[in-house]
Amino acid sequence: MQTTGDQFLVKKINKAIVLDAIVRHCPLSRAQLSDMCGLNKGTVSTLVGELIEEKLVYEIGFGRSSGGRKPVMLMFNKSAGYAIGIDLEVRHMLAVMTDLDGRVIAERQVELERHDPASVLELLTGAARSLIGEAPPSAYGVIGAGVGVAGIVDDKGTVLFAPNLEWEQVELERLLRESLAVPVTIDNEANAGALGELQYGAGKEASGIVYLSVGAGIGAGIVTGGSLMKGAGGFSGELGHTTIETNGKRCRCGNKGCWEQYASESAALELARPLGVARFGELIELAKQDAPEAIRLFHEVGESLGIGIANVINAFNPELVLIGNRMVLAEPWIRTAIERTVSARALPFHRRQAQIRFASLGERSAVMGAAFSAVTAFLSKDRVTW
Amino acid sequence: MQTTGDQFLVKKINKAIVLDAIVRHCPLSRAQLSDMCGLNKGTVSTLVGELIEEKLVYEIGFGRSSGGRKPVMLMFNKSAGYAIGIDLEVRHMLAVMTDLDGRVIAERQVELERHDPASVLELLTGAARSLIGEAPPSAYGVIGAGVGVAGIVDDKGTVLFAPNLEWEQVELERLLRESLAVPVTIDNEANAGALGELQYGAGKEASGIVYLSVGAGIGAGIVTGGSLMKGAGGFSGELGHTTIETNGKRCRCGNKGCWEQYASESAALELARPLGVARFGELIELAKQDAPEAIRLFHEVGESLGIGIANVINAFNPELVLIGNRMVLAEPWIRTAIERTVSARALPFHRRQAQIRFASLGERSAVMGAAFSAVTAFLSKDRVTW
DNA sequence: TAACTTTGTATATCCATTAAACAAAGTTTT
DNA sequence: AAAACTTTGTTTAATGGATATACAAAGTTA
Repeated sequence: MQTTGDQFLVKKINKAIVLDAIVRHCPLSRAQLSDMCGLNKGTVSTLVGELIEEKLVYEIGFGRSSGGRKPVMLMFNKSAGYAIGIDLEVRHMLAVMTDLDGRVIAERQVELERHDPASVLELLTGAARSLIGEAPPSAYGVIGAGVGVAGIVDDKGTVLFAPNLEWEQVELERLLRESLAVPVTIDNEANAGALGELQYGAGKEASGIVYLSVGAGIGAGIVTGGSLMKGAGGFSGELGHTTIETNGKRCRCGNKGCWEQYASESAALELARPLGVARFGELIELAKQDAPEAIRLFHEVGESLGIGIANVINAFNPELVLIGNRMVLAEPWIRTAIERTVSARALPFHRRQAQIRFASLGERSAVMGAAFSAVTAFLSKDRVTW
Repeated sequence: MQTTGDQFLVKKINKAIVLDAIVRHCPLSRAQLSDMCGLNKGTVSTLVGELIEEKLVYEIGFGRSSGGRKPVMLMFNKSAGYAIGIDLEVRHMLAVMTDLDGRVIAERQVELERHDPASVLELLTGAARSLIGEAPPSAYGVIGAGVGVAGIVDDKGTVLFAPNLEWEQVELERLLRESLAVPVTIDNEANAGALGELQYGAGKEASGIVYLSVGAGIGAGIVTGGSLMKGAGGFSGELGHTTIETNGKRCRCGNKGCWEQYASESAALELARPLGVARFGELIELAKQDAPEAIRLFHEVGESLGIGIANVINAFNPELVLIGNRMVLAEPWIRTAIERTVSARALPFHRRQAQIRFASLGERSAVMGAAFSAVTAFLSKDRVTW
């Protein structure tokens, strides 16, 4: 059954429009809002009144007059509550607490030694509780937690399948919601990263992006028109397990020639084995010291990344491709190889439209996106995001 | 500026819900509609009254009583108007006229010898006018035309880039609208095919599909939650120009190892050259006569198709992949090769979720989707599709 | 035949938006 | 400095949707 229209829906819609405008463009006066949103002045007054009542908006005093009565300027109360964001990776998890505007208030990093849901959940709730304990006093307290997981998540927040964590059918949303007693949103790690960069990072000016999470594997989050592209069965599947070499290297997924066999953190480490390097950080260090083997290695990885990025560009025709996750660290040594390869391989029309950039939030893309999801869920409660 | 809420919007929303329910499930009574849509009986009465006034709905008399007053059954007036659908391919175009429920009333096929926009446009308007001339008398006459083009189209109906037609920046929507004097919608051919199959064909039961248009090249249309996935710059780029063999065959796009070099109609013909076969139809004939070379050839093509389909499945995790366009004709000889390859290469989790089928509208997928777009545009005029 | 059901309409109420009037508090012009 | 104009934000009446309720019409069941 669809959402039918009535006066309450109308109010939800308009309130969401007004709040969104304030969040994005504050300080703003009621008169400006009326202009921007196309709503009657009286309507804006009423809605702003309620938002002030709800402590989501406050007045900061008069603005400059432009030939008439001084406007009363309104601000978004970004400290009305705080959000938890968690990025659950294979070897570690990163957790942050942000205000409603995405400023980081506190942060935790936890190493993961075991992967079974129970242990992970314990560490997860531990980190979250500890952050919650640090929340400053506020109108709403901690308004929710968002989690990004390297795996496939359904719309009810169940992790259907997370090969690297060896999880299947884990009802993460329910479990976390019950133990934290706050609303919880779960999403794929790449999707979370895409949201994070779009909202707070390198994609701020873009309307749509393809975010490539290049870590142990490769995942993708695609945002169009401000919202995540949700595919058929949960989407943001595994772009890393896309064949770029029909009879290429065997992948543990069973396929041959998977992209991530050539272009991921793991692929780089594989290439680095003859150098006696076992950790990605060391490889970066070597490159920083201009070690020619490391630099050559990154060129090779960059080229392979470029092949897959050209595929992404041809397939999706995006305006912006963002490379995120650990591979961001290798930017100086892979950037030109990527660009050269993409220019040689992508369709010229598509290539001209697409920019390729690196995630500006570094390792925080996903965690910020997860927190943002929590904020969005909170702000659109009893409000409709149109 | 966003759509703000007011009473008119509410009415639009509810009227669209009611009409949609009637279109989908008629015959229906007002009482059933009230139940199904979650709207008050009085509201439904008012809206149905207006829809009857507008000739989009009519009463067909009493239904069976279930212990009380007999219900008055309502029908969607699928003959209130007619839609034109056009599929603009490289060598020919197909044009149909359908009623509002997608039944084909008349059909035209036109060979294209020249590709310059002016000549094509002349043939196109000619075919459309001739079909319009055949429209039976009706309340609204011909309510619009939809076109599917093998190329990239922006949201204003301009063909940005159509390599096979050698078009760039052709304002097809404006030109056609002006010469036909009906509303015109333009979409990518693969998107149109996806819509057609989803609405009238093999995807009727699915909520989301990936439609692969395998003809001279390979394009994709992706539908989720009933609507087309619109990527950043127009989307439905060129999945066919996705690399599946890093150092594979040179493609005229400049890249190496493009999927469509191995898995399209053209790829099949390339393989068939030693056999002295120059047209796809002949190849099909040979296979029908059990010619072993033709059958072996199709196995090879099927395998290559499977590689790309496994990529699609891994990347999008769809519930249904539909193979459409000319390659449908080869179903008997490529089906098992495709399935074997996909099972070997796709991630098991994703593979289990995905069905692979062939388009059931055959060469009409795109043309039906184009007509459907016109119908949708007509029915949502002054109504909101929620 | 009486009691119950179901359908569809009519009516009063509610409520959100809008337009218009207006008060408050400025700036600009003369 | 006074008058005229501007801008802001509130108030008020009108508009038009949806809803709940009552009710009439037309059935079926006991």
